[in-house]
Amino acid sequence: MSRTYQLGDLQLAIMRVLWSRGEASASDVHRALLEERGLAPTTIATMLRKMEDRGLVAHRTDGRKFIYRPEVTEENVRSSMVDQLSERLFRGNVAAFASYLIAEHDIDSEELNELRELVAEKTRTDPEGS
Amino acid sequence: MSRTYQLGDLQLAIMRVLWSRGEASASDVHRALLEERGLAPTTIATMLRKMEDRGLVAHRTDGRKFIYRPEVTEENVRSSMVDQLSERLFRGNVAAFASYLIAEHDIDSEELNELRELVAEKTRTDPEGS
DNA sequence: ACATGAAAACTACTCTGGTAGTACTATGGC
DNA sequence: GCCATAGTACTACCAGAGTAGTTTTCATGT
Repeated sequence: MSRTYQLGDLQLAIMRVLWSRGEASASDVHRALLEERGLAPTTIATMLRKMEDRGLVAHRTDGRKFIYRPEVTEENVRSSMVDQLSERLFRGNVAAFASYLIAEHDIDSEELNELRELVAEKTRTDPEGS
Repeated sequence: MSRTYQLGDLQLAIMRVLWSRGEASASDVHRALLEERGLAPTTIATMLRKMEDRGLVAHRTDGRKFIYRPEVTEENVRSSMVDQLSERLFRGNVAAFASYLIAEHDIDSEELNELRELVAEKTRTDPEGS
C-alpha cells in the first residue's frame, strides 16, 4: 500500500471536499466547487469515476446517487507528493528543501517562533541525528 | 516572464545536466543519463525538442550537432514547482509546509543546527514579520 | 401511464510527459 | 566517389489530467 499518489489540481480540490465532509455525492462536490471553478457537473462526475479507478475514492449507492468517500488520507497524499518533489528537486535532502522554503519566502514572526520551537523540539528528541 | 514551470522527472534530469554543464548536445545528455535511466538516444532528443517548444531550453548548432543550453534557471524552476505544490497542498502557507517537512522527516543534527541558524537569521532580519 | 428531470454511463477530445522506431542527411574514412 | 555512422526530424503510441456533450435509466409527481 501507500503507492505514490500524484494528484492534479482538480483532483486535490475534489479530495479536499471529500476529506472535509467524509463523504459526498458527485453533485455535492460539484456544488462545493462551482464557485471557484465553474465546471460542468459531468466533469466532476468523470473525474470521480477516474479517481475511483485509481483507488483514490470509493462509493456506495444511496438510491440512484453515488456517495463517494476518500480511500486515501490527506496525510498519504501530502507525504507522497512532498516526497516526490523533494526527491526531484533536492534529491531527497529534506533539510535543503526546508531551508529553501524558509530562506526564500516571507514568514511572519509568529510562524518563525513556531519553527524555532519545532527545530528545538526535534533537536531534543533526536540528539544523534538520524 | 517567469511562467509556471511544471517539469516531469526526466525533464528535470535533463535540466540538471544542462545546468551543471552550461550546455550539452543531445548525445552528451544521453550519455550522462544512460547509467541511471538507460533510455534510447531518440527519447532524449525528442524530449529536448519538446522542451525547446516550451521555452525551457534553446539550442545552437555546431556542425551536425545541436548544442542545447538551459533557458530557465534552476531557481526559476525550483520556486515555480515548490510554490505550486505549496499552493496546492498548504494553500500557500509556506511555514506550514516547512513545519511539515521538519516534523515528519528525519533530519540529522548538523542540518538541524543549520536550520536553527537560518530561522534565527530570518528572525533578526525581519523583526516585524511580513 | 407518462412526462419530467436528475443522476450515472458512455464517449470523446485536448495536452503533456514519457518512450521509441523509422526515415532522412551530412560528414568523415577509405 | 561511396558508404558507414552519427545525429536530427518525423511519426506514433501510451497514460493521466482535465473538460464536457450525449445517451440511458429510473424514481416520482400528476
